[in-house]
Amino acid sequence: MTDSIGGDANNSLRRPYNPIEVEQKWYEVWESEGLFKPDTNAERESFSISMPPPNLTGALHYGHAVFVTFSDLMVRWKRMQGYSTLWLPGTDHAAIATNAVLVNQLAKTGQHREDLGRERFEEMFWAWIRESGETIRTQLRRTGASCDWSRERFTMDEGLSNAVTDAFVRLWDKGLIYRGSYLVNWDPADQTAVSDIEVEYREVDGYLWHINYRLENGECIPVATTRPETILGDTAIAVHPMDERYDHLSGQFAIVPFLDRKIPIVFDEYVDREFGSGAVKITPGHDPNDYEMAKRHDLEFINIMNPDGTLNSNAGPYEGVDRLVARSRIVNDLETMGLVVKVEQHVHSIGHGSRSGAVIEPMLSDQWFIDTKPMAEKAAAAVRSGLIRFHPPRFREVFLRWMDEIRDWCISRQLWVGHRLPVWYCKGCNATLVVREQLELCNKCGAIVVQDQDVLDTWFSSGLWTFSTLGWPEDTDDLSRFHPTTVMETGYDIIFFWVARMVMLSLELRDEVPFKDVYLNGLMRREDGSKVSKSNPQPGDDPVEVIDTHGADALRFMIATGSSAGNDMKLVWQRMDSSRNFANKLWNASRFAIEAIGEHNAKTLGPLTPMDVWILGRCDHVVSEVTRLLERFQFGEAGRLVYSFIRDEFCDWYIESTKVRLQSDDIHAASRAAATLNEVLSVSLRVLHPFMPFITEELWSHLLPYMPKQTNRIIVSEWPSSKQRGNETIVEGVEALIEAISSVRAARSELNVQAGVWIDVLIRPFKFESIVSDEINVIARLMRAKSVRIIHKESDVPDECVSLVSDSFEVLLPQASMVDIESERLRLTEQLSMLDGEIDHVMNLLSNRKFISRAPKAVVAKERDRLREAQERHLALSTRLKGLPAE
RNA sequence: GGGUGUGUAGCUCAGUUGGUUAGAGUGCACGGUUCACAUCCGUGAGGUCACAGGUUCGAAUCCUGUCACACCCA
Repeated sequence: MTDSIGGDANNSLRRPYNPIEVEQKWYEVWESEGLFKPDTNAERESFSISMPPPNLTGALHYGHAVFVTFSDLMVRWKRMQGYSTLWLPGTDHAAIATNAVLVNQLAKTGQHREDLGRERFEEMFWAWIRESGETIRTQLRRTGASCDWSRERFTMDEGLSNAVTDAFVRLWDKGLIYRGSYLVNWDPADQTAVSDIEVEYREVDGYLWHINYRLENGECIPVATTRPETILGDTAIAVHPMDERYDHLSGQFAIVPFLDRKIPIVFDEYVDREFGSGAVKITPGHDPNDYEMAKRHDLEFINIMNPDGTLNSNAGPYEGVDRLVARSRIVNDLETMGLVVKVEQHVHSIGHGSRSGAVIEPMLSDQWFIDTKPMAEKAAAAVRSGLIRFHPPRFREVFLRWMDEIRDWCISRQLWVGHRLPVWYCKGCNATLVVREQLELCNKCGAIVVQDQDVLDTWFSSGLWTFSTLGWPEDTDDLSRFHPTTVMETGYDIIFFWVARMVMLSLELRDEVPFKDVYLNGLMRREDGSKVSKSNPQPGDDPVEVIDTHGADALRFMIATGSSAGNDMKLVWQRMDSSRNFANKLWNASRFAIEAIGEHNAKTLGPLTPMDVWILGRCDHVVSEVTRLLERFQFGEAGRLVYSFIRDEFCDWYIESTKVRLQSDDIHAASRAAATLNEVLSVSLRVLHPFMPFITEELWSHLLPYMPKQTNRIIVSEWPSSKQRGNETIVEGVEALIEAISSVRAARSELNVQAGVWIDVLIRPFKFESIVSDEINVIARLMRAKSVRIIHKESDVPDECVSLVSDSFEVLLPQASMVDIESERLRLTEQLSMLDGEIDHVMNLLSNRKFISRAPKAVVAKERDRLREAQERHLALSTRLKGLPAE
């Protein structure tokens, strides 16, 4: 046993495969040799992917390995196909999330952001960005991402910030951005407005309180509410106009408890007469439905809340109390006052901040919005006309439905990190100035201006990502070469947040789609099914831990082959082990092959044996199938195909078969076997490379001396194409042989023939006789037979033997010592009854006129063949049964 | 309330134009120090493809309904 080849310690193939050294080494080589950079030779068609920029909120988890796996798979494949391939990496400042990280850091030392001031807070932000960025870049390198780091971008670097400003001004000039006081989703924890889609609704157990409101005329009217604290902001009571119970209240006023404010009774068809008492309190400042109703009835809007969620001076006696604390105190106080009519358990849906988890409060606030309707129409049209295709296609409908029901996008955030709005207010003439440059003086009256304090929603800047990263708004070469990008690869969970916004903004600002195909991957879950997320990190989420123990190749292969498009997957360790074992298997098979190739210096394919023709034909078939599957975004199927080819055909059968020739005295035969090994290994490594980049590059380097025409790095080698070397008869014949050998092995196992016992075998071929005779030594070895003889006549069949009948051969094991007549009789009888079943089944089918007339001819012919073959086998087996000695 | 997805071997999952006897990995059983590999090799057991109807010569696959679970939107 040798642990190395070629006698060169630096060129050794140690076992077992150790991914850590190999992976680290090759990433550095690829990067330093500039192999991730696109070849911008003008002749070449381009292929580009924008990396979904990870949030700089610390570290990646192994869920992020999913986008790396699929993006890198496409990128490496296309690069090998000769495209000018760009995978542009970058990171995202994720304002709300990084803000929360920093606020938490400060909180540990008992500080608030106000203690630092905006400027020092921003310094802290940049320090964090550098640190987190480094962590994430390292993690991406460890997963093997072949992205062009020389083009790396960050959403807040200078160029992208300019793009944000430019986009804002353009949209403003087009009248697509407006500012106003509206009811927005307020996150009291982060103290900022958030957009509609950043609110997650969850069912929460609560109560429905029925509370009596006094009327001026002394009557009482009960109303139901789940949020009693909003009583303080009530500006009306509403009833349905057709509700006879309340007809007489027209023109009446109710009195708000605690505050003694007089509020009108209004009549509105929106009120549900069946709910509660049929009368509802109206709080326009803190409820979206009430807000709409208040506009119809011209009611007062009262804001009772501070930005931090405590109640303000409009709340009278409850000023300064947090709204959730105020709720229970108000309920207590109302009970004391005898105003609580009844309390019911009530499950209702409450909005929570998707980042903070805090209960979101609808609140009146001055914010900036994008008028999304016109943009959404264009986006939907682009998808409907097929300019953008979704994979899997069902997400197309999800996308369109959202576009059709789109609501305006609140883009301002009250944070200290992020892009400041390019908006200035003049202290002199009160003008609102929206301009690209930094202003100090009003360009209308010359007075001092102040910039708007708000920053933009991070998704606004990431919405520009596909083109801002390529230099927009400048007219750069990269932009014209690589935009629209070819594919967008990301998780289905951000189809609205990101994919939709990119489509809208690209169409609006560039008048072209941002990408042509969208591949949406499922999410990675922990083994227990829980979602891996940054907001709920758990030990073991780090992809580097997985990579350290199993290798990035194994992780990637598990991801690529372990699920199907758009479906979630779990990180199951057994599957990780299996992928690691596959890498090890390939490693060892390659060690064997490369050693043989080196020994015989096998470079050119010689005259081929049937086994050679078979494996080359299978290899060619796999190449064309894998290519076809990749073109259809069927990555998992493609990976599984490569796996089964390498493992079940190349390793289990072809390599085993070559041992006969390699160990024989015929140096020409050995050399020809080695040459075929060389060819098949070379192709296998290349089709596997996009899935397992590291190990294939390492093995390629060892095979390189024997491949005079190949590039020295597999990453830039040529994607193989099918050479159609399979001869149909030979491929079929070898497959029949494999089946026959398997049946002998099964019989040996069934008959408890020890592995060390070499048996005698007779083969009576119905067809493929020349293949049998060409491969007779291989057959003998794989059957563990000391002799294999071809016979033709029934009279050559020994009296006592085990008979194994397939469509192509009868294999006879005459070694009387291992044959138990009775068990053989039983075995043959069982097989015959199974065949009877099959023959019945097929005969039924073939006697069905409708089948004959309606099924495709090929299917009918296939069934006829099947019947004939089954009958032949039946004949052979029953002959054998009759020939057995009587009891 | 509306929508989407999932339900296939003990477990984790494949199965894209409907076509032999439904596959893989893992686990399990049995046998192996076969000169690439014990991260291995050989053999085997294990499934009414959630359920009920329908279309079809033929359904895991298409249609309808039911149940369970997950997610999205309101």
